[in-house]
Amino acid sequence: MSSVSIFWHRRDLRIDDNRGLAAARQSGLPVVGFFCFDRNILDRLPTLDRRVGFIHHHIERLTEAYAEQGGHLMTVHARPLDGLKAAIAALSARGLEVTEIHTNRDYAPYPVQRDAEIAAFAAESGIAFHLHEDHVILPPEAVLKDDGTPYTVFTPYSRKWHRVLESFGGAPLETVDTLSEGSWASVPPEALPLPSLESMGFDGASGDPDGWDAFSHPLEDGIIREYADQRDTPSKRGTTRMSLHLRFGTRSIRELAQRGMAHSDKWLTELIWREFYQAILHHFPHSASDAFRAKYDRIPWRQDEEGFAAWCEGRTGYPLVDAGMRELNATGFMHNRVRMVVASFLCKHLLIDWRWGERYFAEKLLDYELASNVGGWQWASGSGCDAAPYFRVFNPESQMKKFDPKGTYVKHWVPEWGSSAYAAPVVEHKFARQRAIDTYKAALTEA
DNA sequence: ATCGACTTGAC
DNA sequence: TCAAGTCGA
Repeated sequence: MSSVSIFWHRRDLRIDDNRGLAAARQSGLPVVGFFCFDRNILDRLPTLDRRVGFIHHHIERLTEAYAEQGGHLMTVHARPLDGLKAAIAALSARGLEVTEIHTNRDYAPYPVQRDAEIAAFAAESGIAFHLHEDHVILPPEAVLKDDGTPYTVFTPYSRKWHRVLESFGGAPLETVDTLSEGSWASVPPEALPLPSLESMGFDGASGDPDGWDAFSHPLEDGIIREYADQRDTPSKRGTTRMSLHLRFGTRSIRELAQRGMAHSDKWLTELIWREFYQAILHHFPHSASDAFRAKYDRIPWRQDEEGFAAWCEGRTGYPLVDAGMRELNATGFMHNRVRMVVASFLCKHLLIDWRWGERYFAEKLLDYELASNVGGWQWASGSGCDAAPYFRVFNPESQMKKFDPKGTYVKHWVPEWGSSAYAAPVVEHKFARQRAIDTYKAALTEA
């Protein structure tokens, strides 16, 4: 038996500038790649699921990339621990003993729990299990207040983020050359080959690249430079649409952060928001399901199934809200300006629990990320850290006047807007605004 | 401990 | 102008 090292891809579906993969190769053992379609997650999904299709598409490309380099990526469809054991057994059958497992760290609750289980298994099997930082520039415990506790307000967090980066001499921004050192284990391609979508119970159409067209344009420097000016215009491709790539690691955060530094402070700040929310969720895991500010869980949310259905289906009678929801339903994407508008509408105008909205976004958004999604929803509902104050109720009409004055975006998604076929408003703005403020105020000032 | 500061507004 | 409240140094 000769020793090999497994590198396990999870949400880092690329070879280039992959810190964990580089570390695995630098550790001296030959490396074999591994990916697990996690049944803990997949078993609950519908048969047509574009996120699974996106992952599958990129695993296919990753498999090819490994093969081109003379390596191999093993892929399983299993629960993670079972899948890992299967990989170890498959290698053992070929005379290869796994003595190290490397992977990139994920900071969210389920991945942390999963990795704890893997770490325990590795420890009892005499396998070294190494977690690397790859997914953010600065991990949650790197940016803390001077007293060692986490930030809950963005601006001071962001200032500290820059100072910490400086203190490392900018090293966390440096890309790594994954292939310069090390070697691949000699594993034949028939060892745990990529299963088809169908064999995993998914509709093959899930893997159609047209399904994630909203995220497929190239990232030119011009888009980053114009980001600050263009980002609030939903009818344009004024945002970079990197969210899906950051979610699954098909682009490296270091490449993007460097380009942010070079071309747009405003955009870089958005990348720092992403790290802020990852840190918040990591330090306050309860915030995934409870209001970050506990008082806000006293708000008597309306159990309005009908209003919720109208919101989901884009027939609230508020054109910008309906356009956003229809864009979401049709493409798995929604422009961020519009995300704020629809979220505010659900929580304030309809007084529906932000968790309902969070869950719906989780179901529909291709770029769904727990930390950012919960952070965004708690911001909109007022319950989060650094959130919009409760008395700030977005006016969907004014938002449209400001950000889609010609109705270009609205007309695209709501063609019947302006005709008699268009829905009447589910609730009147002035009434809903006052109801929200009164309800919030009463709940928050209760003894 | 005091005090300035606090993502994305609306009326 | 208005609208609380609390975070962080």
